[in-house]
Amino acid sequence: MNLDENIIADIRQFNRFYTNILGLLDKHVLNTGYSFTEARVILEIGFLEQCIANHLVEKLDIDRSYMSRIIAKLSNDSLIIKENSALDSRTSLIRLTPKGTALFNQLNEKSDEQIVRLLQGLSQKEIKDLHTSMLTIQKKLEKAEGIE
Amino acid sequence: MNLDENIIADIRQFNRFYTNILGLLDKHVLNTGYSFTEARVILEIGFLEQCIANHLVEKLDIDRSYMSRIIAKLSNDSLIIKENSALDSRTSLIRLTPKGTALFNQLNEKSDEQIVRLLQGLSQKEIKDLHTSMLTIQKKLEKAEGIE
DNA sequence: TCCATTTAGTGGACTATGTCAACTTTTTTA
DNA sequence: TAAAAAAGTTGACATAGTCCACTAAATGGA
Repeated sequence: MNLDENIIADIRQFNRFYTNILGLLDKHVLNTGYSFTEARVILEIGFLEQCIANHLVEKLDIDRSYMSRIIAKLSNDSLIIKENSALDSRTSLIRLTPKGTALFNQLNEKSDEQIVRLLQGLSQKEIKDLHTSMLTIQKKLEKAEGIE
Repeated sequence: MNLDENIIADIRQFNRFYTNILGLLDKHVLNTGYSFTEARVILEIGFLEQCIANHLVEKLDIDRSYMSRIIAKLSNDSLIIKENSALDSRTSLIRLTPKGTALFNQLNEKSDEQIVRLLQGLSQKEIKDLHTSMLTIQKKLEKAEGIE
């Protein structure tokens, strides 16, 4: 494949850089009383509207038992409800309660504000370039996924 | 600033996507006996060749006390050595031992292999686009940093 | 059909990771 | 030069995540 050494170095540099960016963003999801991982779970349930635990396990790459506990906690806090599945009685259908939806919205707002803050100081043109670049990366790497 | 809602949504989508990519990559830094965070520290020391703990704290955004323990562990494992600083006797100059350098090289190789694996299946043109996009993102967001 | 396998989920017991506050020593600054 | 700030350490914790064994239901052949 003859991959240029410098390209690999740049990609790794980008990964370190973006790890920091995401780390900074994560820090500020806080003050909701829920951790970053819990927030990811709530967001994913919210986006899907309905799902089963195993989907969350696979999509978010979180250990089964850990997910079980997260769901138990969220359920206990009345953010989600579990309903028996008619199709597969090993599973429960999970969705947000109104309280959960409120938190979902709050998390979304906070996340949006963070992005706005992250972009402040950039021109429309720069934002457009950034956006295009992100779409490009996602498109290429979705094809790849060749990590395993 | 009139930021398009869709752009924000796409950026957030990208962030979720890239969180997963980085998570997958991180998992595989393992089998060295050191955690992701420890690996970050070793890599940073290796790149700098010499530094003080406080630099690592700020650069990697890790708590002081936690860093103190990480450094103690790495020192205990003879991966790094601490040398008294003549300029500021509160601090120590940290650098890799030969053993630490060996691990540094190993981590670098593993990381490079991961990137190669990540990119497998992409054409030269696609890799070039990916690379350009990453440089663009980094350049724009380095300017920004507007999170606090 | 039935039984071996796989899949979804749970819970105990644990380790690893990260945080907070208090403290020492040294440096900086007003 | 006294007060404040900075670098680092330590104890005591809290949070996050992992591993394993287990149950119950679903699935896939012979």
